[in-house]
Amino acid sequence: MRSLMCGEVGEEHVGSVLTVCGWVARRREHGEHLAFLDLRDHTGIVQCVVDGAADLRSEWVVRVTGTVRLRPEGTINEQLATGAVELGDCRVEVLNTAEPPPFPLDERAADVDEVVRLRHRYVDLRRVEMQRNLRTRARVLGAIRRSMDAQGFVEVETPLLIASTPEGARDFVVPSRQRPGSFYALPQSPQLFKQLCMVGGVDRYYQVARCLRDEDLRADRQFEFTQLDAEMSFADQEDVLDVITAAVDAAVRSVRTGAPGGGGGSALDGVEAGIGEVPRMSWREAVDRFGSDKPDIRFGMELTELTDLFADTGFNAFRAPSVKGIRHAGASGSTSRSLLDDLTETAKRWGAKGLVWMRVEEGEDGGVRLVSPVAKFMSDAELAGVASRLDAQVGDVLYLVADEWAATTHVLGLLRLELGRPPTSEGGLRFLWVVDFPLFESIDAVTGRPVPAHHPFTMPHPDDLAALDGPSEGLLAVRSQAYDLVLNGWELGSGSVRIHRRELQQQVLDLLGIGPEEAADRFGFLLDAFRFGAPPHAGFAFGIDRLVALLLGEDNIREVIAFPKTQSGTDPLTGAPTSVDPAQLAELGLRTLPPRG
RNA sequence: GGUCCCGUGGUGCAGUUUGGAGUGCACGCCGGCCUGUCAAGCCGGAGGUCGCGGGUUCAAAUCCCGUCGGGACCGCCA
Repeated sequence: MRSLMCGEVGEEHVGSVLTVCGWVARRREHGEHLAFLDLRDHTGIVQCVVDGAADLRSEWVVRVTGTVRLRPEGTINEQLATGAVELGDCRVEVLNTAEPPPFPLDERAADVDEVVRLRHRYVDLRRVEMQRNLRTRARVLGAIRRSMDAQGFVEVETPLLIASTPEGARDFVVPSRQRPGSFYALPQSPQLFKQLCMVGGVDRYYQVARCLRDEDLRADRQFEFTQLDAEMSFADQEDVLDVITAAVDAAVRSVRTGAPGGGGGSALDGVEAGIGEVPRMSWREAVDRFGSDKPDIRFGMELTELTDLFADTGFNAFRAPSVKGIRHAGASGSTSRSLLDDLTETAKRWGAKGLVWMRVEEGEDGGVRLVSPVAKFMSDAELAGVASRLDAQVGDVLYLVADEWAATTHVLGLLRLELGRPPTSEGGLRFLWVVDFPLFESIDAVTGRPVPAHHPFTMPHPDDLAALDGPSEGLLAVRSQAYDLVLNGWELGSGSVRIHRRELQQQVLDLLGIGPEEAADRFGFLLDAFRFGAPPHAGFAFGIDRLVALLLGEDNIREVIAFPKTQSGTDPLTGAPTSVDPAQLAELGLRTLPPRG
């Protein structure tokens, strides 16, 4: 039907009679003697010249046969990859007509209401950016699969209809027709199945797995998302980090060396070949310095420790377990009083008791002077200490928070991002392994039991095993062999070494207050499996959507998903979710309640 | 569960602060002209439930209340 793709027509074809197919991107008609037609397919655009009137409209589907020729002098289009040539003496066959597109398909589409794009996603996907994103995603997936294959992993598919377990995120639930009143759950991840694969001697498992979680959506979260899920036997944390680093490296390289028209975004600036050695940081250090367990290390503005300066302060609000500050360099001129008030309100919404701001001005002695509503409550020594620790320069704004360590770091971490975070497409790719996560996140105030930070099968750090037998105050200090991969402040994925011996597993479950009966009820099949020779194993999973989005400089994963849902979980294209026929419900033994409220 | 922002011909916007006739801009669309354009150009035209509902007012796109849709975020996401 066609002899070449539109974007492939070049000077080497001059003189050949070629046939191309595609959509009418634009037409420029000059009366009944001459018309130009820009024909588009996913490879690009080629100009076709018709010696006569061309009765065509935008987005009509046509087949054009013509003779490739060099464009006349002065009419070469440098903007176009095929701009040196054109298809002349064209014969145009209309394969299909089309209504005018509901929004412009050129670069102006970036400004169009996303709902309009999603409602007509099939048109949106014709755009060069969406084609680039889809094809980059496919190339990343291919590179990851090849890397995992080469490292001896075998792809195993696991079920989509599984048993619901109460841990973690809210499950999507599927009613059973054959057993009315019973339900399947869609997997939040293949976690338990991949561990069963380890018991089953698969040795090295991976899967490009769809995962589903019924939680509120965000720019980096959809109900359904795609993960590279992996698990390996007879392996420790180092082995997993090596394997995953290699897979991500392959993904990054595949984008950098991609085909024309499918290249990456400016996020790849500064990445020479691959991702190189990925730095590591302990969870404690990450939270302490950046106020986040997924620090964006593309920029500084680190949290500075000030607690000891205020140990004996007369400023009661600052007599707190943790006082920290950040410095917004040179921002005083662009930071109005009303903005400071807004930031204070925002900080309170984030959970701060308050936010202290200080403008750095020139002092009488030539040094700096901190100007703040609360400066009068602080001693000269305290103010001097703050200025010194934060390296305050005239024109800066300082922000201080005093609270429990977790609250102080949380609020300042969010404020740091709010004030200093570069755009998604700038600052290069800054990967980071965050290691030594705590085993327990907190102690439940009601039950007195520790709450797991990862999941109950996470192996404690070998050096901290003794503390498991100690008092509950010491439990929060127990580290786990869990690790996260972070890229530019996005959590790409996480993993852990798993507990493979029953005694330790039982001890952890006991600590969590999960008795043998409850354990058997919730994941007895896994504990049973561990009775039959479970090898030591460890694994990881990371989000493909997020990785591809960041590689392309997109700040929203919807841009790298062909048919995503809106933030409220609807699909403007199909109308999902919809009601179903009452007969369908009856067959499933279901009846809906009247709407709440 | 919560905070903030947005909603005006097919698309993007201005108009809303300070109420006064659906007023304006660009693109697109329809028709005409046009033999080297490339976001072609020129001329003409059509196209509106100012998201929806209620209230205040002589008068509401504009002010107030509610609601729907969308987005960003907090909580949530072991």
